[in-house]
Amino acid sequence: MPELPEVETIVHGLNSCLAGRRIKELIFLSPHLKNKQPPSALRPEAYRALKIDKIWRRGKMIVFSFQDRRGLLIHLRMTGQLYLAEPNQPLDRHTHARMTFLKLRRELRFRDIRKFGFLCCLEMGEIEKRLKAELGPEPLDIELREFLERLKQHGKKRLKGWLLDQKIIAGIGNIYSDEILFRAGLLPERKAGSLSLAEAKKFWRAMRSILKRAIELKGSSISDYVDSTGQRGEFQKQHRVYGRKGELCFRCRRGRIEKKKICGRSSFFCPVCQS
DNA sequence: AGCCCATCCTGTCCGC
DNA sequence: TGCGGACAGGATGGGC
Repeated sequence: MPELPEVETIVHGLNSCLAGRRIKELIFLSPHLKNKQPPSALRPEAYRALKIDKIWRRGKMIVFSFQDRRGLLIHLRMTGQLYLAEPNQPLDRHTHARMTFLKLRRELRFRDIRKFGFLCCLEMGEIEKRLKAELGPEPLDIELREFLERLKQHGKKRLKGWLLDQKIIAGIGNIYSDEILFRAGLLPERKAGSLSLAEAKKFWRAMRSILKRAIELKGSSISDYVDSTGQRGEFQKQHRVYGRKGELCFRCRRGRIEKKKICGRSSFFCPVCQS
């Protein structure tokens, strides 16, 4: 479900409400979360009375860091949600964990319809190790120079797959990859190594401006995405290609947006003004 | 090396 | 209205 801008929004909301708070209890509600814990995982009971230092994000991963170097590593994948609820709000069969706090009425819930996501109880050292091994640089931190290097290094990949590869750059998913490529005027099937310097610079700038704008607008609410406080994002109103199959291109006003499966994901692009 | 495909799940939507 | 199939914001692993 969520990509970098949505995860950023969720994390920001959670951090402002929960940083510095002490946990009362962390409770797993369904067996599937327990089954997803790696062998090195801590038990949920180990989090009782721990204080949350902060909640932050790396790529699409969400990290809770606690005192005593304990942590939680969370990935929402397609349908995961992390939100604050009133205790009397009903729990459905898709709610897999809840966390309660001292001196706070509301509780945190982890809900995930398709069960692709995970919430793992790990030592911080373990979490840092995994983030390092699994994720490339942040798209809003990477400098042009390194961006160019990575384009060359993975030059045989198509731009779509290049953007979606979390080891190359972390945090971009299907919606933002299409919106970035549209803004850059590049076709998703172009090879990463085929860009001129001017094209690559435009691509880098497009990535930054799309993600910054999406964060400002608190992400894209398509179907039912809401942030930790139940607020919808607004960036879906600025989508130029995603979900617009057959519609007229907003930029050239001649092409019709095409939809095609590329690198395993449906991709939207304008065949006239992307090349 | 990198693409395609199936897979992990459940819900929704579309065409008949 | 019911039913079957396609599809969904993610990621991985096998086969080619």
